[in-house]
Amino acid sequence: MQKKFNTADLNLTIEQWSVLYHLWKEDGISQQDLCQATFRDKPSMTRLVDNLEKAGLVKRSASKTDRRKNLITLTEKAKAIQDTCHGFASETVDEALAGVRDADIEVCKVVLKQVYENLK
Amino acid sequence: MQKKFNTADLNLTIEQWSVLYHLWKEDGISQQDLCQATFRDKPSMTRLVDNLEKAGLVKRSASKTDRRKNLITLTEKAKAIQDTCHGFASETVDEALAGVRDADIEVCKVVLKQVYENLK
DNA sequence: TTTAATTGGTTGTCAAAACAACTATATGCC
DNA sequence: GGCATATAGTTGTTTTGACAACCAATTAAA
Repeated sequence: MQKKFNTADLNLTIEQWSVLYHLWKEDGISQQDLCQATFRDKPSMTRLVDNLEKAGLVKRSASKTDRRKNLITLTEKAKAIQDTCHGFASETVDEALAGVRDADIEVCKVVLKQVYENLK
Repeated sequence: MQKKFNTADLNLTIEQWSVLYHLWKEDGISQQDLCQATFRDKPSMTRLVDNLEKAGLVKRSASKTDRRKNLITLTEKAKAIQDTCHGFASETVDEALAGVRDADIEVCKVVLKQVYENLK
């Protein structure tokens, strides 16, 4: 997927995409929310948002109800690349799972979820 | 596993461990060999070996048959922690796979291998 | 209500990954 | 032998992750 991004001159890292992915589902959420959604700690999110902001893809704005919070909102530039990115994502999934039986994918998901729980 | 290393004051990263892991199997191999074994590129290995050398766990020495090559050899310090590390590794695997059926683990491995091949 | 604990976010440091550019040695070919 | 190419390793830059320490705002408790 990173290679697809690079080839298309999207100038977007997978990590940045993973943040945009959640904002495309729900815009204007806090950094903390994004931490939970993407399984990252707060410092990592601060820097990811820093870089996304530098790239002109998101904007930070203070929450009116809780002055500690930054609400992260998508710019037009970010909205413009949503469909392209979604396309690359589903292409990649298709390529990755070619020739794998659905039932086996399900088993795999269950196993990995269990491992995640076991180590949490 | 990283947490186990930290708790035991081993001062070892998982990445460094992954290099030692292969050296414990076969000592005195080149950085290139380690690249292949650990799926890393050359610059990553240069720095991993740098840090392992700083930590007094490996030593670089010039190959006599090919002056381009560094042969990486384990120090006594590294040999001394082999059993401890192996213990932590198998403990971690046991914890991770608790309650997962063997057959499902096998399916999972096959699926992931296929995905790896598909994306290679 | 004033202090204590929690939550949201930032900064600093170190280790690592990806990628490009580079040097030095080896090897293949004419 | 001499040149092109391949191989082994290093250095530089950028982005990220883990962790500790910190500040500010909010909430809970005495």
